Amino acid sequence: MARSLQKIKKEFTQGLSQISRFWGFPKGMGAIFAVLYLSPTALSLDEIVRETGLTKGAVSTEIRALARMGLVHRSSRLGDRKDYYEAETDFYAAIRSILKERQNTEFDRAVRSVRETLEKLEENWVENDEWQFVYERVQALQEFFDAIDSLTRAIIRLERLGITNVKRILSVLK
Amino acid sequence: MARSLQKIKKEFTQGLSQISRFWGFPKGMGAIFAVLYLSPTALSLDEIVRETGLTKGAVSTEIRALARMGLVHRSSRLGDRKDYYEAETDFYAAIRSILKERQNTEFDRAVRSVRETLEKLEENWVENDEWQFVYERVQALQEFFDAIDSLTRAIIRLERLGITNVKRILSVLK
DNA sequence: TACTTAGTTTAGTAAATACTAAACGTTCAA
DNA sequence: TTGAACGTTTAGTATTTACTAAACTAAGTA
Repeated sequence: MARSLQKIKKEFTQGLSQISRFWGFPKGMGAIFAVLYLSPTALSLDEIVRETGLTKGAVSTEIRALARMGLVHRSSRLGDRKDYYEAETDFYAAIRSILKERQNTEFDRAVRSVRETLEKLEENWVENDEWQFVYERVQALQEFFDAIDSLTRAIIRLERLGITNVKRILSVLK
Repeated sequence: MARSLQKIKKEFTQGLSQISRFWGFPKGMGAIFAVLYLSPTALSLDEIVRETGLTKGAVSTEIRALARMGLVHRSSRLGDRKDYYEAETDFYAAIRSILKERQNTEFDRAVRSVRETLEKLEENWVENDEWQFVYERVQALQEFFDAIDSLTRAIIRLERLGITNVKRILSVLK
């Protein structure tokens, strides 16, 4: 007899939860996304609560994070106070918006601190070997971060990342 | 009067700790790397303990993880039982080995679970709209993961990623 | 107006993770 | 063969993070 769709869905959801955790997001987030991703219709918050087994509070906060990252979209219907959510299906678009979101957070702050180190070294310059050595190392790291930064910016700038662009990158890397 | 190098180093170390945490690694890891990265000479475990303020146990386990990722290198000297560690300075090489390392861990397992979902759907095929819908969605995700996978594999295959290749990618993305 | 139904916030708990302290196993040296 | 110097492992603690339960706010309805 055919394995029930319900069961397969559940297994898929668990897989996405794992992936979510792997990327440093709560596993509940992965579960919420999975449920929405496999649903042909947009779901209300309570429906998501039912499907995932999480509480309203958790779903409420985590779905907001998902929306901020552009992985789900919220919509409302006329004459219905409920909000409805559906999954973004264009993953390339999602990557771009995740990058965008991350760009302006802790990461940027931390990277800036490396640049500040470099500036401090310049301002308080002392002519000796160790100072020179440290300066060169910090500078090299700075250059690396700058490269990563221009890469992410370039990706964000694209209207679509898409499989086509991935293929183009692949051909260059050959 | 010039700000002391010691203090600048400490600030830099804190910055890297933050970055480390951002990428989902323990902040101690970032600190250890920072200390090694700013040291002109290879350091022993106890020296790292002294510089970071962590305990021997923590440094021991975390530096092993760093070595596995190719971010630090361990070496030993003749007639000296201590191990010495130094930072990898080629970040592109480091990225490659981090990708390599990650490739064979939880992530791969999780991604495989998506493929398994797809197979289960095929094996137990039932002709109805929802089944069809779910199948298409899971398939789309699978294709996306495959694209990401070939990207990382391509990067791993390169002898050097380097700034040159980054620039080539950038030019394609224009 | 009070009552429902929705989503959010908050205070507290559970679970996961990073870390410490100390015991342990090895290796070398006296 | 005992002891010291290293690095590792382990058991327990502290910190962080994810989540629950329940109070709360807002908006529509009777």
